[in-house]
Amino acid sequence: MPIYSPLNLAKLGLATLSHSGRDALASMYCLQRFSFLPPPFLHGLVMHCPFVSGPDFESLISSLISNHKWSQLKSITESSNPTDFLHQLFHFKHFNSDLILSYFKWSQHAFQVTHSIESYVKLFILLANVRKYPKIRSLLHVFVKQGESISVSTFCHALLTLSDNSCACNVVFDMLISACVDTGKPELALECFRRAGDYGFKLSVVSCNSLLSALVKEGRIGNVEFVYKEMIRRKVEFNLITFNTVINGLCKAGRLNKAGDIVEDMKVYGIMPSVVTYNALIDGYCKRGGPSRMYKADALLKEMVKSGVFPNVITYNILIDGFCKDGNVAASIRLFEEMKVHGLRPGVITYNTLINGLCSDGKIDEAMRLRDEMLEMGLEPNIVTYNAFINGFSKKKMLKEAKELFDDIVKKGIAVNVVAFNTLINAYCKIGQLEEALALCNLMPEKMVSPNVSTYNCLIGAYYHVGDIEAANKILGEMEEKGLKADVVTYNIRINAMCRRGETRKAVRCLDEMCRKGLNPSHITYNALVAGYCQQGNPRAALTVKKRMEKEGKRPNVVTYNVLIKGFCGCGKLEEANKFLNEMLEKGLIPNRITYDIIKEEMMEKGFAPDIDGHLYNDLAKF
DNA sequence: CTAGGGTTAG
Repeated sequence: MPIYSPLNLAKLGLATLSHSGRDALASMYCLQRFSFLPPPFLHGLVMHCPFVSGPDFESLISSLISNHKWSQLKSITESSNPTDFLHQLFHFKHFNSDLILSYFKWSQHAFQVTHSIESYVKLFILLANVRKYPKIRSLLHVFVKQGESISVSTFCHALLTLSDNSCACNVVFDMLISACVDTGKPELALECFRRAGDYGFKLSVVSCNSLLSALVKEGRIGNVEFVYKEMIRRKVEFNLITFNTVINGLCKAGRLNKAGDIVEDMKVYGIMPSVVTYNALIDGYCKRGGPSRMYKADALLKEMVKSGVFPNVITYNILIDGFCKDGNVAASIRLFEEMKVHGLRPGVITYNTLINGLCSDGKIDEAMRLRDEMLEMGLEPNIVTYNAFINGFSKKKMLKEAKELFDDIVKKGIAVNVVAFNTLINAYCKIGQLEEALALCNLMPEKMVSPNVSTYNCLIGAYYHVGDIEAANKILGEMEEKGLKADVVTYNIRINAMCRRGETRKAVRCLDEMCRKGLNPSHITYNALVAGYCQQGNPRAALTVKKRMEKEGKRPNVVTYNVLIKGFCGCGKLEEANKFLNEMLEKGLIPNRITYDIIKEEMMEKGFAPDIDGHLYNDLAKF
């Protein structure tokens, strides 16, 4: 093709410059198809002829974009800004959405610009009209992920003003919610959900479900209930997953009765509970079902079978774990055998759960037998399995064995995780071998493991324990410098240490501080303060703490009462002590060994036979 | 949409 020799090109270039812009561009269009055009040449050309629109120009741009001739396109657009150019593209008559999307992405990257929400929305609508949903999804993902502070109302407004196709608007906005959830911004997703109501966008059950699921994960049960109620009000379609998610959220929050109500709701809608529904309920009862939790969990198992829903491996895993944590490993083993009889094959999680239960119960030999069994079944022990054993050894103060196992894992090339480290670090801290604990901390970076809040909590607790308050505070500061936020346990440790030192005022300020930070004080937090005041011989002040915990919706537990009873006994106020003993019984709390010891000691001291209150004594004597 | 490991209190 002799006419495209470099010499001819140059001649043509000079010639075209003297022609009208339009002709020149047409020539360029011919040329660039052969990829010959040197960018500086094009740039010079464009500088000399102000833009003209029209089919030729459109074709040129279209061709450049579709063939990814970015450097040449850059030459052209350098004289106008990418945002204006994008707007020009939107007005092209026969320009397809793919080309605009292509330019959109390239220009953001090449010019380091972020297009406006309106531009995004224009593109989304364009894509929605030709049903290119996956493309919208991935672009929305980028949009949400990179957007620092996205104005949802601007987005809504743009959607309504730029499109009269309500279907497209609904789809785009629905996908926006999913994108927010997928990029870990549930707060934003929730705002979108609210706005969708204001602007009348119809949402799909899929995006609402994923929003619900994200809110459950964050433990925001109030928001879960809001979304659920709104879905009913707005007549969003429901499905089984919607109900299961809400039920699971309520169970996780300990709202078991409410969860039961939702089960009735779903039946009304003609949706029957599935194995997932029952599993969520059973898990809820196992973990937060009060004193008779395992009885209720077991009743649910029977109920599901009766209504024709068959338990699966997960159901058994939940129950086995529940019984283990309830201190009833024997029941767990019975279930383990039962599941095999029903043709369900225990998996790695099943074995790990049982092994952990046995190890926590000090039955390491039995746990070892199970490990052998899992190997026979072709199941590979993983880091969780090993951690259960490390924990078992640590609990038995067999730190040598624990450390040997740890080293073995490392040697085997299995990646040790932060839990393995924490288990061992905690064990060393507990027996006062701080140097060993610190040595492990120093090993963490080498194994590519970062300490977490729990790691620091172990160390902070250990330093308080040996009375090195300065070191504890130093490491607390170090933790916060690393961006790790103190959690409830951190505060419990601090508050407890303060109370033990008699600094109860300071401890209360610490409690206020954790509340300000949005942390929910636990029973342990309040109990530490109750104990602190009692130890100071000031059970009256301890009562104000009890009132505060009740106001916050935390019911005093056995520990709270034990501490109070001991406090009142300690300053000779036996009647008050007895009042609280009766109060705890009225509330259905079962006194434990410690309650019994406190009262017995007190009575003996006073020279009474410890059966003044015969009924109570009989109750206590059972322990 | 449901299941497993470590940390706090008397």
